[in-house]
Amino acid sequence: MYIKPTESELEILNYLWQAGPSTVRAVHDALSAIKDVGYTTTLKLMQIMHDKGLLYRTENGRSHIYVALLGQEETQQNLLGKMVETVFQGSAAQMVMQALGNHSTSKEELDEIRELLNNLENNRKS
Amino acid sequence: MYIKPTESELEILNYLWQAGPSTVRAVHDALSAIKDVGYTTTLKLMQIMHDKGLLYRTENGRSHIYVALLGQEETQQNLLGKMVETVFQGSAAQMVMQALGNHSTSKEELDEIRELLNNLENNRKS
DNA sequence: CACTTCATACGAAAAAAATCGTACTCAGGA
DNA sequence: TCCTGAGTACGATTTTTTTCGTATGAAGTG
Repeated sequence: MYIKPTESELEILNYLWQAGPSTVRAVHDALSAIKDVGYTTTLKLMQIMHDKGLLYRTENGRSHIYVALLGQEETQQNLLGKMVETVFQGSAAQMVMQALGNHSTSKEELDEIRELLNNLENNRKS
Repeated sequence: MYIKPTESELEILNYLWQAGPSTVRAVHDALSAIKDVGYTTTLKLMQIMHDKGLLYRTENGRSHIYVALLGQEETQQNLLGKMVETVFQGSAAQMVMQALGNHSTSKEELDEIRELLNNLENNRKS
């Protein structure tokens, strides 16, 4: 059974996905730049995530180095799937159209999406 | 400032959006079909939502009729925007591609999306 | 009129998340 | 050796969300 990370956990995961294996200090410094939070709060959260099996950690002298055990894409997929179900009644297309219609997306990105559409449709035919 | 509905609140909103103005009883019957929950729980939630200004209600004999005050699209937009930010680092295109890549979408839906893409790109040119 | 049914109100408990204070340890200077 | 800085551990509190028990009242029915 998949474990849904909480909001705070997701912030930590995002950092770890981007930065790779990191100490609590590094994670905390990054988080506290955008959010008012104490060091021990971050520490505790990461300990909890470790207990839950969301993070792996290894000793490094007196401190620990943490690594995300959930893949970014896998997690995105899970969260997205849940949102499609609960917010868009299962229609991914509905969601896609809302996303495209209301966010600014560059021509390059639109082209990329068009390409993906073509591939999907080709696969469907064969 | 926008109020993010909780998971449970969203379930209730979904029903109200779909069914229109409803009693607690109606909402509860629908929810309890998919979820094990007591009547007073649903009642309390809807009272809280009323306090928060998420629902409007009007007397109808001994009971109340509730109406969602948040629009469905507006709410979808908010939740989607939040997800794009927190899960996809602000890239709607990234999200769209994950959504299309991993959910089964019908040819009709794909065509609809393609159409939307064309419109977006045309608007961009002009 | 008494009784059952079906509403609401509301306090409070339980569960889940987030936050932080304090204690303790170890390493490295002064 | 003694202090200081930087780290972990962990209990406890606070906040948010969910859940439900109990009280109360109004209809309707026999």
